[in-house]
Amino acid sequence: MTKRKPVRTAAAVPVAAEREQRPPIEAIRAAAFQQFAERGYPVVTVRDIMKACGLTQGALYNHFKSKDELLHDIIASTQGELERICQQAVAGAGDDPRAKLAAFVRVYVMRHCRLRVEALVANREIGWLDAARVADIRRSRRAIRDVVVAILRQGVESGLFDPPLTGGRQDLKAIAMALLDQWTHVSMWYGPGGQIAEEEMSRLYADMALRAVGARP
Amino acid sequence: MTKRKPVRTAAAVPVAAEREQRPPIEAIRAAAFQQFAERGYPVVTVRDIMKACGLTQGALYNHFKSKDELLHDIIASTQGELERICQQAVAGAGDDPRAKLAAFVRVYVMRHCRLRVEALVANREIGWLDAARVADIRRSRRAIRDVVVAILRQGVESGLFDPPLTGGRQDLKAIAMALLDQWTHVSMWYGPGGQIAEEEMSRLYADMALRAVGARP
DNA sequence: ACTGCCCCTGAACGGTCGTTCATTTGGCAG
DNA sequence: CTGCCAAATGAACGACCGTTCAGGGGCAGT
Repeated sequence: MTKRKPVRTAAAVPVAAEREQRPPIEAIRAAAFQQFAERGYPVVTVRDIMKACGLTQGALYNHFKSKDELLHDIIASTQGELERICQQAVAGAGDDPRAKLAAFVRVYVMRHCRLRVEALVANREIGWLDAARVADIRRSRRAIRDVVVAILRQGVESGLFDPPLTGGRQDLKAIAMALLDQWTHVSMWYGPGGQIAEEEMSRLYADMALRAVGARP
Repeated sequence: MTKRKPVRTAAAVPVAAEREQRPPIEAIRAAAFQQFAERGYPVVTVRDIMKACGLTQGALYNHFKSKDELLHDIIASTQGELERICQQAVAGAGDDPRAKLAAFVRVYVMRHCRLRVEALVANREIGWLDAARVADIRRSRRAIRDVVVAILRQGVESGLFDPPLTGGRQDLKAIAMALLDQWTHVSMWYGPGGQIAEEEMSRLYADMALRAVGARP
């Protein structure tokens, strides 16, 4: 076989009602999100994206400099928003590190359930960006991880958390990474058709996190 | 720019000593693992893989029917081996569900640290396989998940585990998924250059898991 | 020395890719 | 009704893709 095999059958048919309501640049962003999430950046062609919003290939370049810039645009906006709401959730949760952690998990997991598609793209497709752009995204991720580390540290210092030891000492960074992996990848298997609602999902994850770090009741 | 931008600079230079010691089919497998892990299946070309082991494009088809089959071959062997050692670890851990869970986590995390590259490819690149092949892999994953679910169920029924509730009842499948996500994705950020040894890593994760499911001490 | 077989080579094929660009379109200010 | 310009078109370009295939050693068995 010499023809390139489509990973899934085809691009979605453009929905006329959707096409005409919002400005084309928004339609492009939405279509790109959908397609990148479903089939992955490298195999989604510019032609696919534009067909999905009822335009032709060339029109992309009236709005974005390149396919690369389009990807960075949608990832960066998602990531920036995530960082913002995480910090906001912690700031508005009082002083108790248990409440802070619970608030963080609630917001983080809820978002990764509700905006499954966006989360999926932002977490899976960074690698295709060039070095400068990828560094930008990774900085934001580190910032989010450090928020978790700060909560853990406060919990340990106040005696409210008693996390497991690693080689005789506490490695809060590793624990934060392990927890974040867990929360992030809900977006890989959670489906709106699933049995569990988003609220219950985020409560389950918050429960597990508080137990994992040995929070006092 | 009309030239396709390489995601990372180039294929590795073939190491002569490595090339001549093992049969070519093994060299191809190894090179494919490395390249798929570093740059991703769709952007790694057949020419890249073969150049990395000192051959030319056409020689691939003396050993594999297609690029697809090559990917499935290396993923399936990794996945099969994982399923095997997981079941073996549980079988050899006695009757206590706490010991079973600990043994499972130890083997699973250790493998994902030690064979980072293989785990990365097996977990990230399945989507490129055709439907029949991907179903095969997913079956194996479900089997592994069900091993975890069975351990949890035994723990609950014997009163040794007290996992968090979800909407009033226990959703052991969701808990198993959450834990497996955590263990699987060590391979995404654990580096041999890291401060933590593999053994301590797997102990940390086992600790967190036992706490998360509310294991009695 | 010859045959048959396995493996490799490298040109070639049909296709798709991201991007460019001359041209056309369509809506609105004057 | 006219002129204008941002936005869309679709053919074209050069590059590279996975795969095929005719040809060419090298080596085992006879």
